[in-house]
Order: sequence, then C-alpha cells, then structure tokens
Amino acid sequence: MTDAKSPRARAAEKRRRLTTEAARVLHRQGVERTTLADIARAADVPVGNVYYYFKTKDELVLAALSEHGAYLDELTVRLELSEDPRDRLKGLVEAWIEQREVAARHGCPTGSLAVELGKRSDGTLDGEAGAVLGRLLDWAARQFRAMGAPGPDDLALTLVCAYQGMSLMANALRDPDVMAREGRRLLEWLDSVQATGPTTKSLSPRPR
Amino acid sequence: MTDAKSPRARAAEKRRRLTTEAARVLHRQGVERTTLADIARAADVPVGNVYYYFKTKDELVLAALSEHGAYLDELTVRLELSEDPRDRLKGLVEAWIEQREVAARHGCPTGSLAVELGKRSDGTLDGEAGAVLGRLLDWAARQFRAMGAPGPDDLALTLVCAYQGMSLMANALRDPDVMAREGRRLLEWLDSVQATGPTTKSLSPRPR
DNA sequence: GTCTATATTTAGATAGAC
DNA sequence: GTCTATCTAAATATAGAC
Repeated sequence: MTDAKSPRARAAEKRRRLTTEAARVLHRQGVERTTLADIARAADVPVGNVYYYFKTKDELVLAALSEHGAYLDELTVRLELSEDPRDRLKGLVEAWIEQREVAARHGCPTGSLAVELGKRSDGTLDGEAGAVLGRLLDWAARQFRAMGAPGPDDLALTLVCAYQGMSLMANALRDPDVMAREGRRLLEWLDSVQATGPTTKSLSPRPR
Repeated sequence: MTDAKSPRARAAEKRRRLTTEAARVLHRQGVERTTLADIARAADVPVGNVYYYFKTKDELVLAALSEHGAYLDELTVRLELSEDPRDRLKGLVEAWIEQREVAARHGCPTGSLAVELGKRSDGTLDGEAGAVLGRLLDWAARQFRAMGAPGPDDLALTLVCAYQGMSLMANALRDPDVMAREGRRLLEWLDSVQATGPTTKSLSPRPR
C-alpha cells in the first residue's frame, strides 16, 4: 500500500541496518571498544542520527544481542526439519564447525557478549546474554529428551559448554582447527549417546 | 643487608601490590571498564604515581596476565607432588570445582582476558593470553602422554576447552553449580581414559 | 525525520613541585 | 622517589537548525 520509498519504510530500513551492523561490529570489536561512530559508519548513518533510533548505546547492544538470538532461533527451526533429534544435534555441531573461521577470529558472538556484560558492576543488561544461551540450552535438552537419553539437561549443558569452550580456545589460539577437532569429537560423542543412556557411564552424569 | 624499610624494598613492595591488585580488579571488571584510578585505589597508591612503576595501562594488563600465569604454574607444580599423572589431572579439575564461586562471578581470569584482548583491532597484547592457555595445554598433554593415552594433545585440548566452556557458562548463567556438574563429569571422564585408549571411541579423537 | 555542531564527562598520560 | 595538578583526546549524548 505504501509507496516504494515511503518515509516509514526508509526509517524502518535504517533501523534494520543499524541493528545488523551493530551485531557485526560488536562481535568483531567488543562492546567497550566499539563507538557509536563505528556502528553509524558501518550502517552508513550519520552519528547524531543514531539517537533517533536508539536512545542509548546499551539499546544498540541489546538489539545486537536479539539479532544473534534470532539467528540462533532461525538455525534451530531449520534443524527441526530433520525428524531424528540426534540428527538435529549433529546438524548444530556441523554448523559450528562450518563457522570455524569466524569463531577463530572473533569467538562466539553471544559468548563474547556474556563475558563483557558480566564485567559490569552496575546491573546493566545483566543476564541478557545468559538468557540467549539459556534458550539454546533448552532447545538442546528437548532434543536429548526426545532421544530418550537420561539426564537431558546435563547432556545439553555439556554440549553448550563444549561449544563455548572450543570457540574461546579457537579464538585465543587463533586456530580454526580447534573447532574442527573438538567438533569431530562432539559428533562422535552424540553418536555414542544411547536412548538407555550413553555407552559408558563416563560421558553422562548420573541421573539424580 | 638493607634496612627494614629501605626505599628499594618499599618500591618493590608497591610494584608487587600494584601487580596483585591489577590482577584482581581486571578479573572482576575487565580491561576496558577498569581505570588506572581503580587499580591505584585498590593498591593504595596515588594515581599519578602508578606511571612511575608502569609506563602504560597495557603494561599493567601484561603484569596481571603474568600473575595469573604464575598462579597456574604454582598450581601445576603442586599437583606434580602426585606420582600418578591421572591424579594430577583430577587434582586440576578439583581445583576448578573449588573455585566455582569465583568462576560464576567473574569467569576464568585468563579466558576473560583472552576474549577482551582478542577484540582489539591493533595488535596490542595479541596472543598473550593464548600463550598462557597454551602452557596449560602443554602441561595437560604431558600428563596424558605419561598415562600412555593415545592422542594426548587432543585430550588436553578437550580438557582445557571444557574448563573454559564451563567457566563461561557458569558466569553467563551466574550459577556455580554449572562448575560442579561439569567438573564431576570431567572427573568421571578422566577415570575412563585408558592407557590403551579411552573405554569408548567416542571420547577421544582417533589417533592420526 | 535528518543531520550538524557542540556540550559534558571521563580517562590516559605528563609536567614539574617537593 | 613521591605526588598534585593538569593537559589532551575521545566518546556519549543533546540542542536545535533544516
């Protein structure tokens, strides 16, 4: 109904651009080392204009976090095309391995944000990154539960911890191969998890 | 030979205090959110005076990193009192579990630093945190090798990744229990690693 | 709605008195 | 060696013209 370039549409598009670029730049440079000018430049929007769309820098950070969360939701929804929950989980790990170059350069977007936001002494944006990781944790637990695996919550925790750990280490060592090696191990581990419990007691925590 | 409070001794002591407090405060607040004033106050040294001991803020960051590295060296040396390399590794994991409250509040000191320093676009202090983690990786690999376990380097990588992952997640979720649950799993996993290889193929990567 | 100019604040770093 | 006072730079945020 609105014309091709109505003011509303153009404004919405700018907001969109600012959000996407905020997600990208904050991932690369971190929250504290990124200035509003950096994001504005990347989104091709004048600095002062940013405040028309986002009242504070933190609102941009939150928008970036939502963006990463949305990407994750999109990915998990796509994985649900598989019938087998084990294949879904393996697809998740394969996606991580594919992202190995980015992970080695900048780490996991959400994990990095969690570290940075955790350092704040004021409560600002406290737990926001944790909430996104919590959603991933829940999704993984649902898959393990669907598999009939015992202790699905603990299995999910192990999986997501492994991802955060390999991302951090790949980034710290600047070595994408860390993602490949640990990713392969996770795939084999997923194969070993049985409906009646994993093949060895060592891999899954005791059901309580 | 020098008197109880010689200028030299007092100066050395101040430098010491600045280093320890830098390590503590940077762990709590992160590099970017910590001002020199914060560290100076914690060490009970006037702000301007800091520059007599450290020419730049980065020199303080490096000193803090060395401090964390020294703590790690100290720990591994103490663990070597055990004859059995498996017990040494289990002792390491137990130490991680004991630190669960601190980990939940501020994450792993070295891991956090690695994340923050990795966000710098200039090459400043690039790879410094990775080097400390590399030392831990080497030590763990030596223990696995002494056990006669196949693929000791990969096993070490898995162990350190697990630690970084559980620290990050415990911090993100503000939940020390993450450290306890994952720590228990790691202890059981270490028990399952055999001299001829782990009990199942799923836990250790194929020897190449 | 868009953008420029600028106010405000804060932090890293230095000069120089003691 | 120690410390105060201050310079300089940069970044968030705002005021107000268009």
